[in-house]
Amino acid sequence: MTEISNAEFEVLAALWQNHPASANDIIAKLNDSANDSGSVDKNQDKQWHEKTVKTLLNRLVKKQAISFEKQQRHYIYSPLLERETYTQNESKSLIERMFSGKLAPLVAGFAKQNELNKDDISALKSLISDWEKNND
Amino acid sequence: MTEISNAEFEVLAALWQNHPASANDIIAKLNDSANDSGSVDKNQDKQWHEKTVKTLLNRLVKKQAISFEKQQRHYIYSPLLERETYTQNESKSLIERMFSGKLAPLVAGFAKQNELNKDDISALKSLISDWEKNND
DNA sequence: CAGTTAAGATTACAAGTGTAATCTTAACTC
DNA sequence: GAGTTAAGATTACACTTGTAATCTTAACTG
Repeated sequence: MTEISNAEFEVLAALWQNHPASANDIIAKLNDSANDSGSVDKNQDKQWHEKTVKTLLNRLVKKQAISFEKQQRHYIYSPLLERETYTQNESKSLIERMFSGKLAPLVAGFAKQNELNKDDISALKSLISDWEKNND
Repeated sequence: MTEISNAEFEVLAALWQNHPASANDIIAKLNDSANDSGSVDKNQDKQWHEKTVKTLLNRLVKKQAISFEKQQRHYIYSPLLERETYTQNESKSLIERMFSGKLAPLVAGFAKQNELNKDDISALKSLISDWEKNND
């Protein structure tokens, strides 16, 4: 319901990648530089401080984005907010705000900046043909 | 360079719609409810307070997103940051963060939520064929 | 010209954020 | 069992943000 901040999102994303997870699991995942796709470190592997992550976990719990279960002395966290729900909402919101709710202009922007490659085009075509299969 | 906040973005968007413009023009534009597309007021025509808008204009100037020229007693503002540049960066950033930089999953999300209609599909097809015309 | 406006500048202030350090306390260690 | 850890809770603190109110001062008004 409440907004998820950028830093909180990073933590949540780590949890989405592997859950349930302990705080330490999450910290490890966040600090694991062998994580990024290209590894050409565009976020030159920032180090997350344990205290910082704990704080963010706390805030995420308060925001009801994640839950935890007591396991001995420590907690095991799980996402409450699903990734797909979240990304979908964020996408819609951005497209609403930036492009009057229209998807095409966003895609057009990518095309214009030469951000589309053959694979993207294939993927889009495939999505379109699926759509047409279901809506005729 | 610095981040543009949500409220600042609204003001900047108003300026993009018509510029150069005085603070009053911008305030008027923001408070003009005959503005929204559907008019079914999803942001039930929020009223912007003059002081609030002025503050935001100030912040946008400091962030070098807009500039102004003194005209008699008041200022005439113009965007420095172009809309396309901004929306493009925001789009890229969101897709980077939410979808590992891939555009298709975002589109797939829309498809899945039945957010795509015939027009969207046509627009996408058209973009694809343009792309193919330029990249073969 | 003197008083009133009104534009922008400055100040305000609570809530949210990024980033931790300190505090409590239950759980392991010897 | 007593001391030490270490997990989470609480506190901190500067910066940003949303939302204005107050302050200054140049410009219109009579």
